[in-house]
Amino acid sequence: MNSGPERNVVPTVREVAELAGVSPMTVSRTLSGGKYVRPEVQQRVMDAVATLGYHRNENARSIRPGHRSDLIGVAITNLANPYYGNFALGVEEVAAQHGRRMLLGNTGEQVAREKQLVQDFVGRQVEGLIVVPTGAAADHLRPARLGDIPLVLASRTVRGLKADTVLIDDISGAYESTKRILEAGHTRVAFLGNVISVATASRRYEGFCQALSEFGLEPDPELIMRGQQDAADAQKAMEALLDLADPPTAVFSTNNRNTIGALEAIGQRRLRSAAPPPPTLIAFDDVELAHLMQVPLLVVSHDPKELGAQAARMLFERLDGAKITKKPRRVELPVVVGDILGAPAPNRRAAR
Amino acid sequence: MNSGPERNVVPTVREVAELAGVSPMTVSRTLSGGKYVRPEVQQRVMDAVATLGYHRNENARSIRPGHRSDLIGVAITNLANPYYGNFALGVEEVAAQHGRRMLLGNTGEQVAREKQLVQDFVGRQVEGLIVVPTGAAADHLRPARLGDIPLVLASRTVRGLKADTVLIDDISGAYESTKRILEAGHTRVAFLGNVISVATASRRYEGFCQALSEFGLEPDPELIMRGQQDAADAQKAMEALLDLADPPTAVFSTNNRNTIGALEAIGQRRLRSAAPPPPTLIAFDDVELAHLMQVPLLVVSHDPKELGAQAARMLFERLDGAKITKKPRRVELPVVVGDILGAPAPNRRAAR
DNA sequence: CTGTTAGCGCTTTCAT
DNA sequence: ATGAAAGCGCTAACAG
Repeated sequence: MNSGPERNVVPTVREVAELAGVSPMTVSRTLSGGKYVRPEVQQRVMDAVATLGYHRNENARSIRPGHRSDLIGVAITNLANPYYGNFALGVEEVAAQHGRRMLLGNTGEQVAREKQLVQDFVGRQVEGLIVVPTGAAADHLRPARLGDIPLVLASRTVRGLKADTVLIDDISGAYESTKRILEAGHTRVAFLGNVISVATASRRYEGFCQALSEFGLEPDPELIMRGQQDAADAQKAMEALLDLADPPTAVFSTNNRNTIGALEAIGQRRLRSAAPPPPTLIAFDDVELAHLMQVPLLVVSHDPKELGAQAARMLFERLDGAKITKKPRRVELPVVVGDILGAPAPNRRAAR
Repeated sequence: MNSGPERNVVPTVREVAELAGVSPMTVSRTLSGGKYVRPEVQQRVMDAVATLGYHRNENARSIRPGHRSDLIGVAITNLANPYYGNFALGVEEVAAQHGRRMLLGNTGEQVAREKQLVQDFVGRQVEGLIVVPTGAAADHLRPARLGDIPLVLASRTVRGLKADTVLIDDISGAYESTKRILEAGHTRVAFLGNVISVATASRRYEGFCQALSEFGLEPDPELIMRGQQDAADAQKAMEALLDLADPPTAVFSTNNRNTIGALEAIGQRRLRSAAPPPPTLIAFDDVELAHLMQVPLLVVSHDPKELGAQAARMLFERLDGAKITKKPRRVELPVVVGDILGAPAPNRRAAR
């Protein structure tokens, strides 16, 4: 059956050259645009390329001096979260505009995995790195360890690490939204947060507390639930809140996983029996369908895809752009605090 | 400030060797496990590696004969869709288990982009490819064009292309769920589909029609909406259905984008005014929160992450496993047809 | 226009 | 246990 030539081996320029009756150099030139190669010869070469199914070996190419790898390495924490899917898409699109490909790794919030990925990326000669850091450990991200490859941190910071960083405006987003809720008369506002080591968590908590204190309130330990890693955790936390003797009239949800869990808890109860009116939800991050759940809602939104795009842009400014400060830059993307939708007046209590 | 040694250039084995006072070979050996290298010498080498911030160049390594690139190429259609985020995660995890990294590209349903990505991947010496094909064009996926690199198609087929394929059981999922709806007494069942060129669309439509015909029904052109690419399209289509003089009592939604759009349409009307009871939704694919929307729902679910994992497993069977048939294999993952939740009895009409 | 030479960073021989 | 040589696939630089 296999009447063709032996094709066990991947063809190289040599094979192509031989078949086209030229030297490897002519093949190389043809493949790089064909300058200084006679059109008819180019045709012969292209034919040979086609019949052999030749692809030029980018890895071999990339070891030549002055040659770019056209690769960037991206490490995110959880691809299953649509937030990071959108983030990755933002990165990918900007990378594509700059002619780069993306090596993507999922850390699952594990520092060890992050370290492994980053080291591998560097070994593969990526031109730059975009990392959503998992935690406090910073050693493997130090410039020296990275061979001075540009690094952009996204969404979170790492203590003690100086690097280009894109954040979203967590603090004022949390502050403004909480303030708005307090202005509406709420006094018992709960907090659903994720693990504390994650920088966004503390920043959002900070904004939350800041608003509270402005209204002469202190965070009530009973109402502060932290450490939820996924929607299931969040659902349990929310159920605990709903079961309190004096449940909160509003709940601040740090991220989309907590929002899903909270809505799940509220929704389940409503399906099972006539439930009391749900608390107002301050939802950091957009969640599809949340606004239709007939739960009073204040969304603090931003576009994760834009976050990724911005991180990529900062990276390519260093890679392709004119010389810029060596100094690490920091961008905080604005968030949009929406209106409180579908909210009944809270049970007003003396605000003090 | 910069008192250290000149570090403009990325260090190579040579630099490390020099600093450690050994030959490049000894460095190489040390880095590959240290067999036949005296422990103390190994230590000197590792120290040099650390001070120079050396990373071995995987690309240079990979051009040596017999060496694997440890890379796979993955092209998906839409990273912003959580479905494909989960899919990619499934691939990534299995790839990681097999010590491989993932080059990920987003095609945005554009064949040209898919072609570009695949060719680039091949040039980068990926060991295998996983593609969610965008459409009918198959040329760039032919084995010859791929240099015989193993290819696994996921989620969709390509006409005229023989390759390992993982699908989900679209036809019987659509058939079984539609049948269940018809058994419940519905006779006006609408269809929300995506673009026809996408293989899943036709397969699900096929199962849908099969069930209809078994009940002596024909698809009513008025109720068949196809070509919705995103949730916004789907919302418009659903609104048109709700505005019909004789609206459907049930709606089959092909995928999560259509489901979101449909729920959006239903939910918006409900928020604006007292709306008539919504149609029952047959939702292919899971959607977070959908089950809490108080819309009668029949979910046809499967795990996209498992789809990705399965595709990756099929790939690595060819890469790492014992020899297996050259013949393309095809796996159809089962779907789970749930119960009809929260459904009132439909307005019964004579089924004929 | 085309070919020859040399060398990118690494590692598999083959010595020592 | 270590090193020297040679070559992987490719392409600048230098002939012609």
